[in-house]
Amino acid sequence: MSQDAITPREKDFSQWYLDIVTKAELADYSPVRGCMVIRPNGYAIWERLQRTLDGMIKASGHRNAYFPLFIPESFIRKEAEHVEGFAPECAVVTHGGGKQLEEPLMVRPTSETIMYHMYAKWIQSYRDLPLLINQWANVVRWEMRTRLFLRTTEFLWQEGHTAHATAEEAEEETCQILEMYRRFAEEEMAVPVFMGRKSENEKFAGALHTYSIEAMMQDGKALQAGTSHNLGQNFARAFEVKYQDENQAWQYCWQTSWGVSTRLIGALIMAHSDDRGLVLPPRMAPTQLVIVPIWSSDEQKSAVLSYVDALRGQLEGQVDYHIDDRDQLRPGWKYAEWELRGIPLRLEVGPRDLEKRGAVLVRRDTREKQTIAAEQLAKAVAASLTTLQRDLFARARDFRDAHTRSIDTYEEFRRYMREASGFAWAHWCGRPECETRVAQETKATIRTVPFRPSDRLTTPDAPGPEEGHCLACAATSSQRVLWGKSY
RNA sequence: CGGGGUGUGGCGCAGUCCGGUAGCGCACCUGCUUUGGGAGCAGGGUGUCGGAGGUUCAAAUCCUCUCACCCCGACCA
Repeated sequence: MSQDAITPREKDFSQWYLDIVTKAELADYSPVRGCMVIRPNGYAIWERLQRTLDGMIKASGHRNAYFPLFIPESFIRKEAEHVEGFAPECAVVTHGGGKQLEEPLMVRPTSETIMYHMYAKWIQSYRDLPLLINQWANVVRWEMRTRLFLRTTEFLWQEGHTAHATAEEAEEETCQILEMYRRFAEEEMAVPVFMGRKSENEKFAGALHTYSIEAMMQDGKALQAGTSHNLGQNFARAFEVKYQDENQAWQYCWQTSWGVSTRLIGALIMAHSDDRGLVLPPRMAPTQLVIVPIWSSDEQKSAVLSYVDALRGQLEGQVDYHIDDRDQLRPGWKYAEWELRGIPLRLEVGPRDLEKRGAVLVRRDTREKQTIAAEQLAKAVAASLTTLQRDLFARARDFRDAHTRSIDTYEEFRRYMREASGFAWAHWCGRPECETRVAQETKATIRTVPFRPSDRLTTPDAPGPEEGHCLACAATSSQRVLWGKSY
């Protein structure tokens, strides 16, 4: 554990981020460029996230499966848009067993092609539908520039892939998953998000349309935190994913795919943490409470430890806790270390508490100390965890709202994107050229196009349809879209 | 791939201008004293100075080439 200070956010935001990742021992650089080692502290967060999300995925009727890492190179070429989007960033295996392969194998950048190849075999009748499959896997994309957790050459994710009988069902699925991601981000990660549709420029290669959830980081930049694609029949046609309907007619399936990745750990860090280190929302923390016993003499040590032992009974099964009884370190050191690691609550228990049959409970986010009575422990811990979770979300939402504004003129927009940093609701005519131009001139892109009253979902906190003029070309526009610089 | 920066013990750095054979802080190990916000004292171990070549009696230091990483931009979850 390094005891050097973390670079303050004000001074250098990306260095601050990297300091947290490395000093809290979440991840480390690998000998291979662009790849990272996820260390136990970081992997524990991933496991926590995975457990919760996996439960949600299964509760909505999906089942897990596992498809292979290697994909025949020809597969990726079968869908025109898809190959264009992914071919440049694919890793290709040309040799195996000491011999050149007859057909090179791609390391999956995503699994649409290999999964749908199998779906074509498994689906024959409308009775086989819907097919609702998810997989937890690693994927590889050869990125130009990488950043720990946010963009690495290899990353972990879940990818859901479904096949349906009708376009309506597929759209329903796409929306239902997006809503699930929103709930996960806001309720579990305490990260507020805007939901909506991606512009043509930003959508997934091969999809009819893409929906996403967009979060704001503490530097005002956007992070795409989850995506859900309605694939229409694009892949079904390319891979012959067909079924016979009630009238014995052959129909192409309607498909969806959706995913979130280890990038979410980056979102968690950049949304909540401070200059002392990581701040984890209780529902994402592998350990929610750390107990630090304090003693001087050996007699005190055994008295305090048996008192702690009595206290822990109240916590069993209620909260994930850890007792830090390391002998060689002083309490102050332990406090700093657990704060760096983002553990939401700390319980200090020393001779004075023992005497008064109490303890001191400390919040990670505010570092506020509260003296509690021994018999109140379970209640106080539960209450603090709930409050902390709620406060983190509220603080993140307030920050986002304070850095989001409506802008009407391109001049003001340029100044805002240059001098401030945040989201802007501004009019857009809908043409990709206009988005490209704004992106080139300001670095800001359309993060999301809010849902309209006719859509299945709504975008909370978004301005409703309204007449206006496109930022770039001044043509009439019927709604504002969300702009921002992004990761 | 362009622009900027950094490579010296596990980590953070000084030393480089002006060549003389490597040092500081933290961490680590041992012992004693300590323990309610990053403990003190004493003792101890730790380096092919990113790599290769060159100049020189002598290179961390000068020259040439090279590699890696970080930051900013172009590609993206």
